[in-house]
Amino acid sequence: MRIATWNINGVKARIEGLLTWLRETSPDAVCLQEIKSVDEGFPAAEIEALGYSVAVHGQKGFNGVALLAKAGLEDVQRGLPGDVDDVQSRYIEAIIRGNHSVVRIGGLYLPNGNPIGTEKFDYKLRWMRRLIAHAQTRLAHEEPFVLMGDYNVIPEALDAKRPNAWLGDALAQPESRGLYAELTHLGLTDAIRACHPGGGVYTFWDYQAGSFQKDDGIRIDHLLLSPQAADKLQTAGIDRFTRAWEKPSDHVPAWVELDV
DNA sequence: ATGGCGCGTCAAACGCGA
Repeated sequence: MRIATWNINGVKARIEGLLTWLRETSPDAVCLQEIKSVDEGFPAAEIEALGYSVAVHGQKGFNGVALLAKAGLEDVQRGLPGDVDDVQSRYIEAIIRGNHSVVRIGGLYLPNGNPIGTEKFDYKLRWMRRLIAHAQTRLAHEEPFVLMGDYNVIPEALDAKRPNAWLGDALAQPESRGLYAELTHLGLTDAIRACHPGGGVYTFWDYQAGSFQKDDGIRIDHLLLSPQAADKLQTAGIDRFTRAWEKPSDHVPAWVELDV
């Protein structure tokens, strides 16, 4: 089973590319981030026509996440627990069925946090602490669980072409990296790292300054696997080719293959 | 060396992203 995550940067602006990618790579389940759409504006019909069930957690103008799955979505939950006053749509979760077991998938759009030293950075750190608490409750179930999305964290220097250029950025702050490490240290496996330990694998290239042409990228989209999911890990990768398309997202899909 | 974009909102710039 192939499970993918993609920050689409506006689902309505990107619908043709999304449909092409779904047809070409045929993922079993997908989490989309930054759909920038309310629920009613999400182009569900075109995606359902390809055989997917759709669950949306949208918001006007910004943010927004969605799940797509061929085998259906059960027990859909919207929003990250831990703060009833948080109105930003950044988390959605559901259960999907594999051939011989079920998998819970959580899709997230973690706050960017720039500029540092502001309320935006504080919000990022608070959100990460809530994510850690939620991951702990999910890991206690000892079931296959994939926690994926745009984490907006560059975990280590090898995850950037020019690591020093990001040292003042919220994506590479010691607090951001420390909380990401705290999350993985709960027992989650970074699937892309596990399959490509040498680095140089990026998921984001800025629209500006010819970043993609220079391969001036960073790896900030991650798929973290519970031990029960990691046991089933076959391979993981990046669909870099989508970044060369017309009107691309600035992120590319990342995916895992699990024998479930 | 430097700077170089794009989406949604809303109908001109602006907020936001990374």
